Amino acid sequence: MEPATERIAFFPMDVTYKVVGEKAVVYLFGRTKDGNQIGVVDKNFEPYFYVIPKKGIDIEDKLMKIAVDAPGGKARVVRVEKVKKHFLGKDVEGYKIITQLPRDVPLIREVVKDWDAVELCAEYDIPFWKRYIIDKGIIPFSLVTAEASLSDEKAKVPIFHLSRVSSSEETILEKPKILAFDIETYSPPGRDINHADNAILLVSCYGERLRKVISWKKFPTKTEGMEFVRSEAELLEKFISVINSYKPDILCGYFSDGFDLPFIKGRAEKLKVRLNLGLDDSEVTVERRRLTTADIVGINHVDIYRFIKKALSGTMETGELSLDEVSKELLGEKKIEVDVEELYKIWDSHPEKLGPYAEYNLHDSYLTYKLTEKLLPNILELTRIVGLPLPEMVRVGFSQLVESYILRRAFEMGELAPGLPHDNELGKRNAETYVGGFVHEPKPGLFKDIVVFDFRSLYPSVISSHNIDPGTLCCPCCSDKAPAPIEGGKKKIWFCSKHRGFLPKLIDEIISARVNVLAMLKKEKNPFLEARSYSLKILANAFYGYLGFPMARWYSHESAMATSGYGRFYIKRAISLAESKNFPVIYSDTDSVFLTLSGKTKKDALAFREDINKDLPGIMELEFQGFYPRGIFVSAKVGKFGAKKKYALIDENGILKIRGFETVRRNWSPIAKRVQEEVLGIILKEENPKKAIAHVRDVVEMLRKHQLAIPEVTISTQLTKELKSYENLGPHVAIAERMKKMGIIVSPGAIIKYVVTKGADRIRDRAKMPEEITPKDYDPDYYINNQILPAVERIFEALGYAPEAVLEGKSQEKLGKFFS
DNA sequence: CGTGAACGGGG
DNA sequence: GTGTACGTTCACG
Repeated sequence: MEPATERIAFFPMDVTYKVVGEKAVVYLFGRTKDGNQIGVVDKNFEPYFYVIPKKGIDIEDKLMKIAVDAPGGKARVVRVEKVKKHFLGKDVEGYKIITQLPRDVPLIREVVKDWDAVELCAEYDIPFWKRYIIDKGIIPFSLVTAEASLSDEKAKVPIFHLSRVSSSEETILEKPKILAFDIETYSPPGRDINHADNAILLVSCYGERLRKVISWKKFPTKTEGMEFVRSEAELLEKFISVINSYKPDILCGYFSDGFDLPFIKGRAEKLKVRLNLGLDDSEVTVERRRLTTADIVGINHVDIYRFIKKALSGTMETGELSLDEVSKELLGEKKIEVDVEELYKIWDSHPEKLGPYAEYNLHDSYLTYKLTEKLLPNILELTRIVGLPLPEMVRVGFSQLVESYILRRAFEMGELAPGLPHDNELGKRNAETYVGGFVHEPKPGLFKDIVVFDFRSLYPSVISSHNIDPGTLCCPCCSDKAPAPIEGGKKKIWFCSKHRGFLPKLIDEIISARVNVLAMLKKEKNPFLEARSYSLKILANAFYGYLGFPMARWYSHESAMATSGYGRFYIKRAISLAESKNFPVIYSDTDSVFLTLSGKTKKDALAFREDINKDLPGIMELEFQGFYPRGIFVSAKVGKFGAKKKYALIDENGILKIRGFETVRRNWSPIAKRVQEEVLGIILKEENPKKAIAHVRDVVEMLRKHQLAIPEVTISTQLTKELKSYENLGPHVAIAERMKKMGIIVSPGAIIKYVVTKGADRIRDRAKMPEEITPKDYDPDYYINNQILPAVERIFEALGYAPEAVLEGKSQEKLGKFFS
């Protein structure tokens, strides 16, 4: 009986493939317009790549005869089709080589690439699932109408066999079902939080209409959705069934690629529980590359921390991207305060006190849910533009976002994609450097009435207005053109004036799409439109970095060099114009100018901006970024690339904007970090450097009198490898060795805490565990010279308070002079 | 100036 | 798996 074909409108969310018999079969999972989860199978998509022979040579017969030995059968060419394409500004003719299996593509290309008659092989290195969604025009979360018939294939969801994709639309699934989750684990100190030794104690889930906390020990609690089970294995099974019955489109966690999901997977393996969350009944797959990832077939696992780090960390005030800090800034809510380091003890000895931990666990899921919900427009709009599935889109770098966009447009426009660089090519690219953005180093000091302007789309507008592209580079038809302004460039570089480059075309499209979105936004305020505008902006801005990124397919050293060259040209012109109008420029980096009013008004500054914009070509524009009553600029250490951004500003609402001071991390003592923040606050909010110095002096005094608590002076450093393999024995290594001798287990990953005590020996001999000392034991001199002073000295130096002697040697006498 | 070690998020 | 992939910063030699 022939199954009835029907039209199905659905939102595809995940694509994968399996080799069944002799064929690759593509699976799409998604949700129908009516809200049901389904799978759609396409058995009719064939793997292929392109071969371009040298002009006029026919190699069709030779291609058809290729047979390469491979495990499971020979790799053969199924069919060859003649094609006409474009490649880096040229029209080319060649062949589309269709193979039996995806794995045959690289095998056959390996044979063909060395033939004398072959000019070029292309698109042999595009993953099969990506090839499928590009060729079919399928965008994750965008509505697709397909003709398909219900199959009898067994899975958690009905599986349809697809006969054709008939259309794809702009409509996106704006309200996917989101489920957030979080785990609490048994984590004694002295070892890494690892799933080999430590159990999951609690797991929570939070959805629009779901609250669930599961524990395998009982305790009194009023936590909503609390459920007790008898064992950790049961906890995992319950977790699986919660997800199976909730049927989320998006399963999100905070750092869940790096922690929660791999941990759950590790425990499931140990406890012999099948973590079969996949809609095809497959288990969660954890891949341990440099960065761990966890994926579920048919469900979008989104580590929202990754997205925040990638897309928002640049614009956020907080330097720390912990769930607590991020929630405070984006949601105005914070984590529940419990001492999570004590959890393992309470679990062992006082389970009746676990109630607050259950609340804490659920609240973390709640915050993760809220963050994901809030950022959903940004995630979906970026996905809509670049066409990558959510989990992928969230974790890849900007270069991959750009490349995904370019690949889709290349397919539509008949452009062949250059291959990924191989070994020696990559080495060559890595060695190619060029001058980056122009930096006008700040004169250290405190400044008033700072106005900041920037070229928001400096690089995209440069690429567009100068037609910068690997295919327009040094064309023979325009060799008499004025060269691009490249400082120290050995050879003359120019770009074609007659033919529009492929990448500038794409940039123009993105810019004009954004202009349209901004026009729509003027009529109606809408978070999705705002997110689309932002996505288009960051995508356009990423093209320049992409051109200079060694792994990029459209890598072009000359194009990247020319782009930054024109950028320097325009920013320098803006700086000299500002100076000629008597606005002292105190700092500039790449696309921004910080100037001071020096007696003039904000209106004058805005008028100056108009003057600049009158002289800029095309779409280039200088924008007003902000006004800051006060700001401090600190000289950065002489690094490899000169001065780095290190400044703090305060806006008219009294909000601090601190940049470049986040070097004080967990391997510094809390007191150093605190003093640095307080000093910046006093200087900028109260404009009172003397008070800031007095504050430092107070802290120094407290240190000398041993009035600070041990946690304030505790330094935490992670043990990253086996003790034996350390060549340089830092203080944390010395402590770890002593812990080992005392019978405490220490393993790689452990956070070692120590306090530096008095004595004349090396620091590592004076490092003690916090538990074995009292406040009178710590060494005030160490904390003054190696912690407090380095954290604040450049701030005071900027204010003219640090005498030369303090920076030279940090001996006690010289210090004494400085602080009294 | 190049290299190795550490951090980040999570408990 | 149509295999390759963190990005940055600091101390040290």
